[in-house]
Amino acid sequence: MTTDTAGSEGSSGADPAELITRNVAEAVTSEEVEALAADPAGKRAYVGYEPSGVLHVGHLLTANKLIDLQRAGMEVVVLLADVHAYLNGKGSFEEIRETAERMKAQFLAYGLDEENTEFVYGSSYQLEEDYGLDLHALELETSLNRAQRAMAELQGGETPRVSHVVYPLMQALDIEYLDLDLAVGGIDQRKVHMLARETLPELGYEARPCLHTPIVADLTTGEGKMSSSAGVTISMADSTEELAEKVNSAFCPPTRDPEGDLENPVLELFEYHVFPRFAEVVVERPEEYGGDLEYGSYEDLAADLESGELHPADAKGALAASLDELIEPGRAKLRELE
RNA sequence: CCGCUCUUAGCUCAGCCUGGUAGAGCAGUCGACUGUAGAUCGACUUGUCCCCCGUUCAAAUCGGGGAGAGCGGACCA
Repeated sequence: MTTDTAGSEGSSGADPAELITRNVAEAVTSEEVEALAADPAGKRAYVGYEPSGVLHVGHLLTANKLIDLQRAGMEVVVLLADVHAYLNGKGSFEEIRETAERMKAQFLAYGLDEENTEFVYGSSYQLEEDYGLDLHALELETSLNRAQRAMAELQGGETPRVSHVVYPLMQALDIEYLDLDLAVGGIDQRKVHMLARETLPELGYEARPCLHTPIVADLTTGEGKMSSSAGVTISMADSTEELAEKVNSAFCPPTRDPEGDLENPVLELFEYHVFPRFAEVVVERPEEYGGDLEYGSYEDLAADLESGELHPADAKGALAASLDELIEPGRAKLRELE
């Protein structure tokens, strides 16, 4: 069905600089990131995650980038942001820690290299005096308006709390306290990272470069960002059947660039999730329609979809199978943890 | 502490004044049509009306109590 490349080479991935910058929505700044890419060995990059019991494609997209960075020789730090989760009303520290451990196990199952990944709990340093005082200094440097623009989106109807504006300030400080060379996040983290780059120097620290991954569009509509709610997103908890059903019902016009602001989520999943992990994708196709097809790159597949050579229904079958293979280890781990 | 407002379908809300066990839009589900999805037609589903007590033949609606949420309460004008 698909050929795993995670261990060895990788079709387009031998070059570290290419690994670091591929499939990225934005590098801030590209000069700084290029400088890093020129000598990636031992450099530290991170993504912060609010603990979640089940990983979904959103998590996996940044995880793919972390895997890229590891293969390029960098050290990876995964922040299990328990204090952030607490600030976001996600429960007691005990509950949060439990979901964080599940999250960690899933990341490892997904393919992060255990040797080169440092999992850090936010609470292990964010409650120290130095951190607290620096946080207050940052609060002093930051207008309420600015912090509000950087804060995470509120859950429907929720009213903003002071905790919500402290949240992004802590994200900024984390970049310093985790001793990083690079901050990674979805493009939705852009404002936070910009805040960090602007304010860290005010405290006498160095601004770090950032890499922002794209965000996959909503599966069923192709609009905006895919919702992370269960039942809508694709997650480690999906069975093979659920996966097939979700992918089959996905919006998929035979083009890379649908009308208006719409995206083609099926192609996006191939581009950001499948091809980065597999050297080849085999599309099984009934003889009636011409028999199986093989693709070694996203470009080839997308081109065939646009030309009509590859029918969306067949593409979906291959996508579901590939995603299933990617998710299987995490799914097994979840079952084991039950 | 005081005052005002809000609480009805998954979501946004209407209905309350002038009691008769509930509606719209969106979402969702299912068919038709396309070898996917969408679009387009066609059909359909959904509710402790925040809780308790009371008035009444009858309460989402009236009265009392309670809970949750939001906003406001210097000065100036």
